[in-house]
Amino acid sequence: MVTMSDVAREAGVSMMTVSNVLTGRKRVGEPTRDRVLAAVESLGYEVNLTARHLRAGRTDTVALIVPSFHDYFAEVADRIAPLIEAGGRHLVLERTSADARSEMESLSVPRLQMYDGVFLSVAGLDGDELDRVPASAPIVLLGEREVPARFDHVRLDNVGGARLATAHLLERGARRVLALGGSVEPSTGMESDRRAGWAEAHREAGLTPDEDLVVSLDDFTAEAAHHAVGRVLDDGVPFDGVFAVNDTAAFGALAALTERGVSVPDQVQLAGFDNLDVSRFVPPGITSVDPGYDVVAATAVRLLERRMAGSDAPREHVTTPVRLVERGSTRPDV
Amino acid sequence: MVTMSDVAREAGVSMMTVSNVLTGRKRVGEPTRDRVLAAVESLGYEVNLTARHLRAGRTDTVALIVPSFHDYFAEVADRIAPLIEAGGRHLVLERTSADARSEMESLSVPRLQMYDGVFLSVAGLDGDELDRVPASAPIVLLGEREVPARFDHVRLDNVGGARLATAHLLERGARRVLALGGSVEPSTGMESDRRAGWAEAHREAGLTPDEDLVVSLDDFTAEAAHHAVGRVLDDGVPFDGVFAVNDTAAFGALAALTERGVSVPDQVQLAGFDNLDVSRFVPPGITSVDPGYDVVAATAVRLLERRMAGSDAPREHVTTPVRLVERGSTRPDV
DNA sequence: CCCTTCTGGTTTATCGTTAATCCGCCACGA
DNA sequence: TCGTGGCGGATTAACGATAAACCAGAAGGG
Repeated sequence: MVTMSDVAREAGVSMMTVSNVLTGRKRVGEPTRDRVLAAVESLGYEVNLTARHLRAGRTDTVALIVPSFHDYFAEVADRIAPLIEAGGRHLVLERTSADARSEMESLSVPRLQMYDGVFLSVAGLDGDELDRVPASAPIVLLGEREVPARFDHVRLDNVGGARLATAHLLERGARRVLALGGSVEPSTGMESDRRAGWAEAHREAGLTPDEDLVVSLDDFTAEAAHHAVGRVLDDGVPFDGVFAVNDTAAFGALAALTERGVSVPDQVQLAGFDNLDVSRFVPPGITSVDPGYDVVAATAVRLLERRMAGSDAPREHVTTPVRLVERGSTRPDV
Repeated sequence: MVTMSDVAREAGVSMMTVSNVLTGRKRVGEPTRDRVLAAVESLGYEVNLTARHLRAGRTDTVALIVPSFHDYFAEVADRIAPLIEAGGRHLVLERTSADARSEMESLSVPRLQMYDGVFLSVAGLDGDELDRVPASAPIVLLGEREVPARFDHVRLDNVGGARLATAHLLERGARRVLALGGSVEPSTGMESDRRAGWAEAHREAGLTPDEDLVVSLDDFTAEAAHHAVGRVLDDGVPFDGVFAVNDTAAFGALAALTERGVSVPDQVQLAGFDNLDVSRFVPPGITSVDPGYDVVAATAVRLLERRMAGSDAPREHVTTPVRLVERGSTRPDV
């Protein structure tokens, strides 16, 4: 491995001069600079980032730690990456693994210290894990659960979004709307907020939400939703609308309905949450709550960059707005 | 920041002893070990990974560098992550950015050196970029294009998969099958291989592939496919089958067909490639080529671990098998 | 009684950078 | 003529850890 001191010797200058030429942090005379660059070229020198990081105390890298690389998180990551790069830093993704041992690894203080800043999606985390995360480092939490006040935090307007979607279903004539994936007992996750929005919409419409229509899911996959909706249909529970807590679950519901010959939106109307790219193209098009990915990303990056710049401004807890995108899975306005 | 030397002083031992206690690399007497651990606890010491990396020459981290965080790549990442963790290392994802400047960043030698090993998806890379990547570091290339022999390389059986899907369409009665996303002129990407498989299937069935049915796409998104298929329909070009080079494009095709009242699979049969999770749930279920994600991941990890272990075995170029998953978008066997 | 071996620990020498200082030189104004 | 102030560059001293060599003392063998 060729080091900076090799280059310095070759160019007949000190290491600091080489460093200054490469980083541009101090002015270096033209002829000297040329000699250094020539030496770099001829030796094929490449800076050792690890050494730079140790000495400089920066890694110029930001991590986004998510429970899965799919769907919602991929969308967010795609939006955050260019913003971070615009700030001269690099974004990497890490996954909080399913298995508990590696989970602690990702969230361990030493690993977090490897980054200038961290976006941490709290979806899969339990309270203990969150408590162990130091608030000293620049960290912005993303996600729906309640978090300690000592963190910056960006979340969607889950209640509002769920209310929008449900109100839309009601307005278009649905009267018995499943809350697919809503949790029955109050929890701290998005499923509870979105269920609350579902209930609110009913009350605002002068209706009483029927708790029997809340269908909980073990995980928010298409498969689980497919299974759950299939069972509701088999049980003969009547319903004419489905609000799925995310689009992936909506796909599962759509499949279950279609398989049994239930027409969407004629017999059952369907709305989801997340507005994934593909939701627009899945016939008949899934009506969905758009989380405003760009706003989420921009807000999160703003908070993190401020923290990385050393600000000790009070922590912010931001709720970003959402909007409803109407598609073929709900009936057109009359 | 509390360092190892603080701990050493507190415990009344040398730094090396602290290091040995924490890494377990050498035996340390019971009472001494206890004193060290107590000091670690009371000071709240956490190892500095950057310093360890500099000294030890390992980062215990592996990177997966992909052009996008979506779909196929998310699936692969989900499979690779646990395998890498089983080897005691960490997986991080990086994206080769759209914009050229940061693209070079991700692939620069210094950044690659940050990792013990790298999986590099070559989908978005041009030849020059690949040439600049050093073959000295442990690198395994993933993806469809031809790559220099100096790299280990894992690719799918694209030709075989496309042939399977197309043969299936022909066998079920389709006679004019669009190659959606196939490139007309031979390129080095997957689109060219998959188009070749499409043509092979025709010849094997005693048919002549009609080049007019090859519909190229600017990018392999649902949106582009939706647009392209819509135009083919508007032009009145007759067809009764679609082989889409990936499932995302298949969704776009399905949307375009459905919007115009063309029934799938009765009037047009449809098959895709990638077998995404959601493909199973998009009515009527997308027939798709399954890339065997587990095999791809296992193979790639095997190659990389061998390389990280220092082996100088000859480079391998592995093509992994695929299989067809039949669903409702093609007609049932008669 | 001396020599080897083992155990548990310390010392020394870096890993490859960069922040902070320092230094010699020339130019310039009073 | 002498201070004053850049400018270009070299020196010094870490950043926080670990590999390798070294060493004191106890134990065991002939």
